[in-house]
Amino acid sequence: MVRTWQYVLSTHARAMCALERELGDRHGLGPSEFEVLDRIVRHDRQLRLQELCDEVHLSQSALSRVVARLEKAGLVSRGACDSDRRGVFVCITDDGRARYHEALPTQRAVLAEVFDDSTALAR
Amino acid sequence: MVRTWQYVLSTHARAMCALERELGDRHGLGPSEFEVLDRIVRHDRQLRLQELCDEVHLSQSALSRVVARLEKAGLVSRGACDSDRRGVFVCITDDGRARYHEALPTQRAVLAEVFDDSTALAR
DNA sequence: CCCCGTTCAATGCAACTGCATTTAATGCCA
DNA sequence: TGGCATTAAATGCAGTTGCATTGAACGGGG
Repeated sequence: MVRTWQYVLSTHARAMCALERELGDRHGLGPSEFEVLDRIVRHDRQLRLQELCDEVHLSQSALSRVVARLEKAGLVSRGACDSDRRGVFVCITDDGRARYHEALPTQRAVLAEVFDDSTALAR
Repeated sequence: MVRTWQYVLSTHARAMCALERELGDRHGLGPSEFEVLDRIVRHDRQLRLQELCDEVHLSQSALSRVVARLEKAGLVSRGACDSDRRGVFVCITDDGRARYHEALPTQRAVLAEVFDDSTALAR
């Protein structure tokens, strides 16, 4: 169990660090921004902020700010929700979708490298 | 691979969150503080800050500050290194050792619960 | 119909992190 | 010995996070 925790910790650290660097330098996205875009793309419909909150590894406040950044960057748009005016819908824009598909191969490459290294270490 | 990454991400998030809460509330330690104490106890000798840096999932600057906090709390002491006066040795104090052994069962309990839940989810 | 407890999202705030830089000490080579 | 590239640790700084709070909207019970 402690062993597994060590694995989670080191994998997380290495992957996060590399993702931050690669996604940031090449696409201007942080890991959180990417994860949020990913969730939205995969749902392929308008999402309530609150639904996103359940799927993303962020607090409600952090998510609120990530979405704010994404909106400022023009990658998503926020819209009021008619049925419940407390709610906020998030839609991905064309730019957002493009940026996401641009970044996806980078993320995959980083993960491939990290998990490759981790199996190499176990050998 | 993406599947594994999801697992790492969610396990890390849940465990970190719970550790922060439990270790913080019950022992006044953050996860980083605990991890550093853990590394020191397990070596059972004076450690150079730099050696710690290789073992802990923190940047050099973050480690420097964690150790500073631990020292302020009286849990470790920093000492100059005779052979290389740039270096700094870190020793755990009796209080530090006591606090660590106090916190260890809490950490184990948290991990047990988290990994229990994660296998439950996989079922 | 009006309250009051609840829920959604945003924001103030303090803490922690990493990057880049600084300061100090080494050690190698001319 | 003097200079210079390198390494250790500390620190300035900006960015992100979570907690707690706020403000707005809902909705059920009296």
